[in-house]
Amino acid sequence: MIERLAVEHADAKIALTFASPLELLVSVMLSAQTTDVNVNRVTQALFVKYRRPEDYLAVPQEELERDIFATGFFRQKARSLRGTMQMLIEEFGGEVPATLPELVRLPGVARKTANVVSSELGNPEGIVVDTHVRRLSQRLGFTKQEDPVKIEQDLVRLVPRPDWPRFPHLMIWHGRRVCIARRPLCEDCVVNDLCPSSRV
DNA sequence: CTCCCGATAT
DNA sequence: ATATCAGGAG
Repeated sequence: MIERLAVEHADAKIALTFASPLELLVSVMLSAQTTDVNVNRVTQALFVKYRRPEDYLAVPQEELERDIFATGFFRQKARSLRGTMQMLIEEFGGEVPATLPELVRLPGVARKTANVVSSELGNPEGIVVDTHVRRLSQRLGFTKQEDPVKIEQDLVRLVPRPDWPRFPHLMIWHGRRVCIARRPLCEDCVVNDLCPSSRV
């Protein structure tokens, strides 16, 4: 199952554009409920203006809100970014921590974002469960749960640990291209013979 | 559970 | 018009 999807989506990887752990963290925080294309469009200019944690605190919050406006939820995200930068400076020496327990303490960072960041920083402690991983895991019969934490518990039992980092990427790419939320293209799916939800 | 919220596809 | 997009906080 995983190998078939790996062949189908050989280029599956994170689609956010970033050049440092800090840019990675910001990109993932901004990506909540919006597309990575939309995030990349905003961060292209954002990362020229905001290079260090201090830069996010040096401007009025309204200015940061305007700079991230197009990603939606801009007030909450601006507040979370400022709180996170404050904590990075005060408790983490201005660096982005790489472990789940540390990342989850940052405002605006819960388990999903923490899993993405720690995984990309080479320290995968769990499996990323986002909207695509959740939908495909349910359709493919990997889980019957609704809660992302319970879904992750089912997945860590099913997915071999070496596959933890790439598994979400495969689910996400397959979810975007084939197993689309509104209209799944079951006739074009390479695992439709194994899928309980297949319409083919 | 509700609220936060813009961009895009259908 | 409405569903969906690499969610999180109160």
